[in-house]
Amino acid sequence: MRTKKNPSKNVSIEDVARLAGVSITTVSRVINKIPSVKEKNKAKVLSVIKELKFQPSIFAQRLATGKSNVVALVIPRYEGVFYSFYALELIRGVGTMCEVLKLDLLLHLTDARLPLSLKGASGIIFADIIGNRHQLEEALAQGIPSVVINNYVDDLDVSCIAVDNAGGAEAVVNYLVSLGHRKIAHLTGDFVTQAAAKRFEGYKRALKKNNIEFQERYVFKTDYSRGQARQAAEDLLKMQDPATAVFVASDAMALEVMAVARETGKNIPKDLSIVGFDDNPSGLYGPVALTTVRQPLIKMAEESVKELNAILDPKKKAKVKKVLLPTELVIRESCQKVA
Amino acid sequence: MRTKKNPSKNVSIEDVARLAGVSITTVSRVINKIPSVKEKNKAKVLSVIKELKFQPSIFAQRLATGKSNVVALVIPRYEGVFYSFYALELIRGVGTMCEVLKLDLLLHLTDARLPLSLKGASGIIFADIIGNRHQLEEALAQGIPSVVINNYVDDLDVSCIAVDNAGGAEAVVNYLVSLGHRKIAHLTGDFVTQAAAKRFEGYKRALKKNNIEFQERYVFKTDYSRGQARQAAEDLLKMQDPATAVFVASDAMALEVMAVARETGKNIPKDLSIVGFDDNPSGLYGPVALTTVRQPLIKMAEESVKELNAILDPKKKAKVKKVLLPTELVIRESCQKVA
DNA sequence: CTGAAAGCGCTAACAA
DNA sequence: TTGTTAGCGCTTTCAG
Repeated sequence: MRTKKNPSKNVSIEDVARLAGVSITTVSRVINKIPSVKEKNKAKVLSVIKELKFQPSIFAQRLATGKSNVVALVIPRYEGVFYSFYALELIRGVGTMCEVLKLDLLLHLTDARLPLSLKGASGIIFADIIGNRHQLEEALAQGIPSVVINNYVDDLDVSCIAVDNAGGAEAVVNYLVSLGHRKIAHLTGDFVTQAAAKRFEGYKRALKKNNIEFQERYVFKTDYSRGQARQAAEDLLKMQDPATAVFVASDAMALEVMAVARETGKNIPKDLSIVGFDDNPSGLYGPVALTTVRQPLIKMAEESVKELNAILDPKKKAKVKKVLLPTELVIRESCQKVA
Repeated sequence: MRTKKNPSKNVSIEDVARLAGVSITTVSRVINKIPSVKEKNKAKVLSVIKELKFQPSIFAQRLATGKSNVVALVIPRYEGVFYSFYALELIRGVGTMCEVLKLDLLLHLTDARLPLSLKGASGIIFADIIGNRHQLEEALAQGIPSVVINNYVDDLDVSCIAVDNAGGAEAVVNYLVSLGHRKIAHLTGDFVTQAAAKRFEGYKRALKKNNIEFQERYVFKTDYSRGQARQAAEDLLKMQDPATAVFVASDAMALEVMAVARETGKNIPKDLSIVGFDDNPSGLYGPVALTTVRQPLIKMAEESVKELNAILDPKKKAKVKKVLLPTELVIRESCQKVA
């Protein structure tokens, strides 16, 4: 078997070399932009490459060099995330930054329970950790450079970049208090997400700082779903000595609460002040624009890629970095001074 | 240089073979689940693999086999698409189906003007064609199996799977006519997208079928953006002899129209009936639930992967297939019989 | 400035 | 049932 030329196959570096009348090595040099090639040869090679529409096999390249610059974005398949617009923003941020840095982006919508199959990725970005911590640990154990988004991982030696959920929640409560509210309810998100837990934490902390007694009955636990938000809203609205304001852990749920309030004949913000979290564009469409907390999602996503890229390069001995990005309270129309 | 063992390097199939006391080939057989291996050896190999945490290099595998089952999802970086929830649904559908079919998913948020760089993808799914037709043609010219989503490509020999936008639009107009409307306006989308063009086409066709004269003044061209929708809505509402109903090319814009109407003191659906397109969940939150057209996005996405997978397999000589998926009119509260 | 030759880690005939 | 031996297409010393 010495048939070097399989007509149905792709053109290889050898074909280029032959037609250009140079060695394979020289072609390789041209491909890799190594300056030592004589201008004339370089031109010749380049023209043959164009003529043959030659594309070097990245698999061969990666095998030969041992490098791969493939980034895997791992998104746990958790309904709550996918129904928020959160995932899209992250994907967008990561995707565009990968395009900029010339990294290949492998998308993994993974079942959190399964072990990770890293198909040749040289680095991994975890979009949140929801029930898939073991995947992160696995990656770390295998020494695969990783970065975690939207989850501040304290107890693992890994870079992470998250949003200050607790701080955002505190800002919400402080704002509500500044409007005179003292009876402030909270619809939590799903505590399998760190974000929900932190928001709850911030809520409690702010109450304490404002010398407001924390009351269990004002807390409604949900899984971020519209259904549970609706249920919670109904319960909230019909309770005696009701809250005058409610901080809802996501805009999507806040909108549902608004809808329920409206159906019940309540006026927002007159009868109830509402604050969401996310700055989901949907919050703008209702009759009353939603006051909410903006998170720098795109920035978080982009930074994660940059960070991973730095770690990936062994030259620049990048160290583990843990970042907490600030949020911003966006005041719109859904809150009012308490009567 | 005959150092077979570089301690800092990854374990290779050779290490496994040595420790298991078999040949490399046998290890390869175990990896590829070729049944002819004796149970005892297989067990031994498996245990060594586990012990060494050996993971075969996919690059070497791909190079050796020439196969790669990597699917690239190409999404033109077009703001209009990314601000709709459309992209997320597609990514979700494609992503989960890839996971099911054990395909690797490479995500490309591409600048439509640039030539495509297919980093070793064995097949491509184009999420719509918006200004990047040349990329599709390039892929086809290179003989890379491709499938197009959300764009019925008539004049190219390529599989595509799209939604019946014209049919959906017709259904909308017919419904409006059945409610007694004769003065039906239309906010178009951006005509760089086929969807917008088809919806406009369906709108015109339905008018004709219902013997309603098409009036240019009832047509408002937009680029799918909220800003232009708002402008169009304002123009629409202040015109003399105004339309009694409006068919808006996207839910996001329909919501904006609703908002403007509300601000202007109009009542929906009393003063104006509105129908959107997309079945965007945001349409549910307003005070008046939006009547709209549901598109089988997830299904479309999933089918595209299946189709590509079929084409990818040369055994099953799959032929080019062009599919048009039906839409469904979802009647909610934003329309009313004309007085 | 250029080329020969030795791999990178794995698969796939072909023999045994 | 197993092992030997060529490659897959490219990079990279090392000589020249």
